[in-house]
Amino acid sequence: MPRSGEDARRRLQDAALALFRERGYDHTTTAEIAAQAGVTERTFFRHFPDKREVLFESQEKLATALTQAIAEAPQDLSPMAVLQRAFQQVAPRFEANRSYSLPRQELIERTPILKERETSKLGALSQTLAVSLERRGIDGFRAQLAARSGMAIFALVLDAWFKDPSRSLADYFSRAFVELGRL
Amino acid sequence: MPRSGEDARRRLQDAALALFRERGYDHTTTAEIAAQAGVTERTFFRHFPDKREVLFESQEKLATALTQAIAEAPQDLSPMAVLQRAFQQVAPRFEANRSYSLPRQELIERTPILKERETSKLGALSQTLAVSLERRGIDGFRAQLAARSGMAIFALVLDAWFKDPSRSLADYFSRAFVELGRL
DNA sequence: GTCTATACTGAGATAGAC
DNA sequence: GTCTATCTCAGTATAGAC
Repeated sequence: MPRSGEDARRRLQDAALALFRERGYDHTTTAEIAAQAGVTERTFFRHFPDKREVLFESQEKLATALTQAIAEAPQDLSPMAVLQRAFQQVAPRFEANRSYSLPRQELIERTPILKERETSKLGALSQTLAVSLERRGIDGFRAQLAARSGMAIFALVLDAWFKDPSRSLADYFSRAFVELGRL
Repeated sequence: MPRSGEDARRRLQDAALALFRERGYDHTTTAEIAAQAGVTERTFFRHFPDKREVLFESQEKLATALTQAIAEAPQDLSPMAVLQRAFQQVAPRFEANRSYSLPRQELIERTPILKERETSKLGALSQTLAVSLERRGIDGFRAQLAARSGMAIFALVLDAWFKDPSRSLADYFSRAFVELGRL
């Protein structure tokens, strides 16, 4: 059994998703997850501050990628155009990982306490986006408004794409931004 | 000690807010809240499914009011105009209760786990608004998009108004909807 | 790695309103 | 009598302290 922290971390994440899907989130104990991953319960809490967090590492990476994409966008783009560009840039992450992200999303949708954590993470993410937009010289209120509306689109588009992947994410994003302009 | 459930419920809510503000959310136990309200801990959990929920009854009422306002709006209004109208109609609730809602909001802002619950409640609320808009014949995707962007404005405006109440909520709402149009 | 506080649950008994 | 709010008791799991 390797003692590399990263390895144990991934085993914990895999075990958690598998067990949650099998028995449901609240009928799975952290002890069971740890056992299946070959570590002690204490190790679970060393890697993740609470039981839910084991499913949300991908969102941290997403935040980093989006922040970078916004910082690198051409200066003459409008706030919404910057966001649209950033979203398009991270879209491949989802399309490449549908076999992981879809079951994960299904689990989250049917588990209120996980849904709550996800919504909260998306809220924090929109806060991060707002800060990134402000760094480009956009005034605070507009940055917040753009970031929050942008995240609304982001969540909505992913949701639609999970349900019907026959259209590409890029396509969904384009249409959604056009729709928002019309409203 | 009266047996009316409503009375105990209100005592629990009052005790909870008072104690949370005094000692902080996580240094207050459900047993202490129950004791201060003159009931047992078990009774706390009969009224509220978890410790956080004791602070969120007002949001349920808000959802009802908004739903009704949307249903009653004139048929020729655009989705965003319907939302703007509904928000303006519920604004007085906040302005009349600033002495309650401001300390509550401050507590929520400085307590991550409460912030998480609030964000999640607002997400659920936007879902409710989307359904209300669909009932007016607006197509699903546009209804969702309008509802989420609308909630973004709602949260952002309330936040700004809590920080600076020198302008009216009506004023904040008008300006925010105009700003969104420009983005 | 061990120990403990506390959030939360379940089941059965009691008390008051009707 | 029914119904509902509450209490009592016993327990489990998470998370944090040591």
